[in-house]
Amino acid sequence: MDKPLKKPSRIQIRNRKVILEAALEVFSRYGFRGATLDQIAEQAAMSKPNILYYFEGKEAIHDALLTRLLETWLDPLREMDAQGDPKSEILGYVRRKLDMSRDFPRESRLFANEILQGAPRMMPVLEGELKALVDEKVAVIRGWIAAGKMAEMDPYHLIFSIWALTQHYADFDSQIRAVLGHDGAIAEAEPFMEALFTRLLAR
Amino acid sequence: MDKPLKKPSRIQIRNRKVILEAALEVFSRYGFRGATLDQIAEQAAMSKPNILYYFEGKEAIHDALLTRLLETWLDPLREMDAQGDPKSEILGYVRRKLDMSRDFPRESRLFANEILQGAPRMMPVLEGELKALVDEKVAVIRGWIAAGKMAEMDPYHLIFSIWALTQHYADFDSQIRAVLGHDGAIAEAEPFMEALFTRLLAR
DNA sequence: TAAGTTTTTTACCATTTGGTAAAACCAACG
DNA sequence: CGTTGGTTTTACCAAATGGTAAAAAACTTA
Repeated sequence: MDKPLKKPSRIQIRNRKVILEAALEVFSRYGFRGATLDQIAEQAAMSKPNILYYFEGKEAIHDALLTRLLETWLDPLREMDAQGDPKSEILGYVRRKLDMSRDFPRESRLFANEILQGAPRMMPVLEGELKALVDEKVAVIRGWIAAGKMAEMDPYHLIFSIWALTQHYADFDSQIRAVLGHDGAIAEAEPFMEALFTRLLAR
Repeated sequence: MDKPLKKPSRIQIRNRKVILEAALEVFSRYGFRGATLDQIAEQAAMSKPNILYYFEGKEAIHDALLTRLLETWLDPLREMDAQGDPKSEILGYVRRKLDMSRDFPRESRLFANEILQGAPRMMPVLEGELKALVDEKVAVIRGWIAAGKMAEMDPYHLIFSIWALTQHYADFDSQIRAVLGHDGAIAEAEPFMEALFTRLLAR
């Protein structure tokens, strides 16, 4: 049923990458429904039928992007180590998420668009993989709190607050730039976040 | 040039409201480009030409929603009083924003969609009205800091952090529900936010 | 109730959109 | 050199989409 059962050629590898890069640009701005194959084709400097030679259809491109995103999206949280010191582990998580907002803002917006629309394609992953990972780390944080190593608080909302604060700088970038009148908000945000979480975690 | 120069009839008032309500539902989910007039028509239980009898076109409906949104969107920040106590003023602002996320999640998502897409229609307002209001309140906060009434910090990022934390609960609702496995996250979030900002502001 | 006005429906239309068929092209390799 | 397999283009298509014209229906008011 699938098109390429053999190993992909050099041209295939290159063109798939070009298409995914173009599609990321378009999907991250307009969401799945708002994006068009013609836009992606233009961005990729390729004809529309040629794009459909490499991917089964619009949905397949979007799925490929989401799948690729998931491979790295959860890494920063996975790295949080139960054996480590709460403050440095959580600040490390914040820094890694902030780095991702700086280095991969389009991926962040792609994710935001999917969630805004009710996560029609990612809901199973959210309820499965993501929930499992969060539950695991919540247990870790509960352990730290029970051991008196950090202040008492709801670990779920601690994690939500980290997501909110860090992703905001990628997703609402245009608003932030409009208000500040300049770029580089994330660099300014880092010391602010460090102070915020330092004060929050202290017992 | 405009259609109704006279005062609108009762039917006009009712149907415009029905259309805007339906359009809010659709635009807040799919964004401007991803939403269709047919979806709005179905949601409004009205024929498409009938909708176009009340509004000039798709864009006019969207504009009407954004305009209506702006009337109340900035109110919570406007209410922040320079004469008041920093802690209660800022906590009050957080609570009002959180209330808006609970009571008007669709409006929050409509706004989020617009910003995600680079604010093509709202950029002038962001650079004008919003920036002016934020600059004013930043000056107020700087005054509080200078008077030793709260901890030192970057007031811009304090405001950004309030936007991020409060709006996250409306915009990323489906993710939060997937992870928690239940509703009512905002009710849980309120004490968390209070603790967070109490600790952040204390000198 | 009849005339005038507003509202709604029916029947369209041009463009856009996701997608396909098949011809043309091209890069090896025997 | 010519054949073979992968790649790209050209020419389409059906459905969806934003929008319009005009008739029909419903409501108002003299």
